[in-house]
Amino acid sequence: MTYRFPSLNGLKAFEAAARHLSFKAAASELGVTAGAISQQVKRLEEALGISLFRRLPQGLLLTKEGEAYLPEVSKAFDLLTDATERVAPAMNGRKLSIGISQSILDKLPKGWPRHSPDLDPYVRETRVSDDVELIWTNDLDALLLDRSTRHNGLSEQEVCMQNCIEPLFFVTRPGLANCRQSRAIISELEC
Amino acid sequence: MTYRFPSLNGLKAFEAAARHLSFKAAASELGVTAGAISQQVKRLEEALGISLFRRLPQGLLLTKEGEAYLPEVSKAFDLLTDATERVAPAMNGRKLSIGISQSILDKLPKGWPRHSPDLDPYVRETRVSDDVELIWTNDLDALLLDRSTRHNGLSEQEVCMQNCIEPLFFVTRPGLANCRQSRAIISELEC
DNA sequence: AGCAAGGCTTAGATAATCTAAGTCTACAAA
DNA sequence: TTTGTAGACTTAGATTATCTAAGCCTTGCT
Repeated sequence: MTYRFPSLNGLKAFEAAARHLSFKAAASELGVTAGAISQQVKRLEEALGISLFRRLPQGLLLTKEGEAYLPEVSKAFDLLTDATERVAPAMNGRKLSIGISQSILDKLPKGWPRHSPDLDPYVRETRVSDDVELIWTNDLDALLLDRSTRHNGLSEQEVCMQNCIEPLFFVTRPGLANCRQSRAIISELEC
Repeated sequence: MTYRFPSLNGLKAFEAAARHLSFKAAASELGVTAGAISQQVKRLEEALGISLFRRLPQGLLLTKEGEAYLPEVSKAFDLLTDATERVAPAMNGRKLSIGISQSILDKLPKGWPRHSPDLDPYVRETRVSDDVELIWTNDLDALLLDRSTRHNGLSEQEVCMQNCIEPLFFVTRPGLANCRQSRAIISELEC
């Protein structure tokens, strides 16, 4: 198995440019400048050792090789896109489901998190629970616990609320520990 | 079409780690350290908003989502690998085919480039030609001409040989202008 | 107990990538 | 013919992303 793999950015740039037959249009689609596309495509051609485009003064044309490459690259990206959407429907834009242990319910402002409009975009639902297993099954995104879970592979952040002596523990999967949603929730708790 | 796309490196790291169920083994396969794999996977999980692995003290396990994701990601990589090998059989390791215009044949050391063992790894064949079209069709990788081709979308580098007043022009597709092979040939010419 | 394996985190270095600004050619309208 | 526009290109420098290196923790073996 070889891992001298062309870069994703290069392939993305090629795919978009080939569809539009224009670096400028590809750039706008991908939200970068045309110079970036030009460089990416050039690097890709360099890595492959062949030309993918003919640069005519009138615009772009695919070479025979580019023509052959495009449909397969597109197909691979479609596959990845579909698989990604299936496994992570809303990518990073989604709201979290949070479990709260019974014992700390009354430490939180009543109605939390509904009382704070800041958290609306980040919290889908809350539920009374302290079962870390629900995190591993992706049924919950985070837990608010009153004691440390220690050493089980989850991320755990200590949260000190303003009017409370004992800290809370914000527990998530490692990957979610530092996402926008988690940061918003923690900073709201710390008021 | 969405372009909030997980990074290729992240997906590569996930795919290798999921196959081996080990960050260390994946790292060795990809030629990086385990820390890099760990970070890549974490970033990917962050981007997707889900866990792909369960990190048990005994080692890695795939979550349900990781299990579902793996085969599709693998398939996409296989597609890209196959397509890439088809369109660029030897990736960047191949030797160049060089066209030399009749008029400068006698300016070169006799037997060029065979006289120089340095160029062996970089030159497959030479042929007498000055037809830039052969470059666009990928039949030739480069041309050595005695005059500038000006403004046709190809890259052109002026080469000044030691014992020669008039310069040569090393003409390639844009993507090949700065590759290892081209650099070796040009620096050999400039002696 | 002591050690190795294999996770994890972090800072800092390195490398990849992007932007911005300027060049050039072709084409079309005045 | 001249002028304006569009879209390619290059380059330097800034910004990001990524990697390494070093140290920590837990498990399981000897």
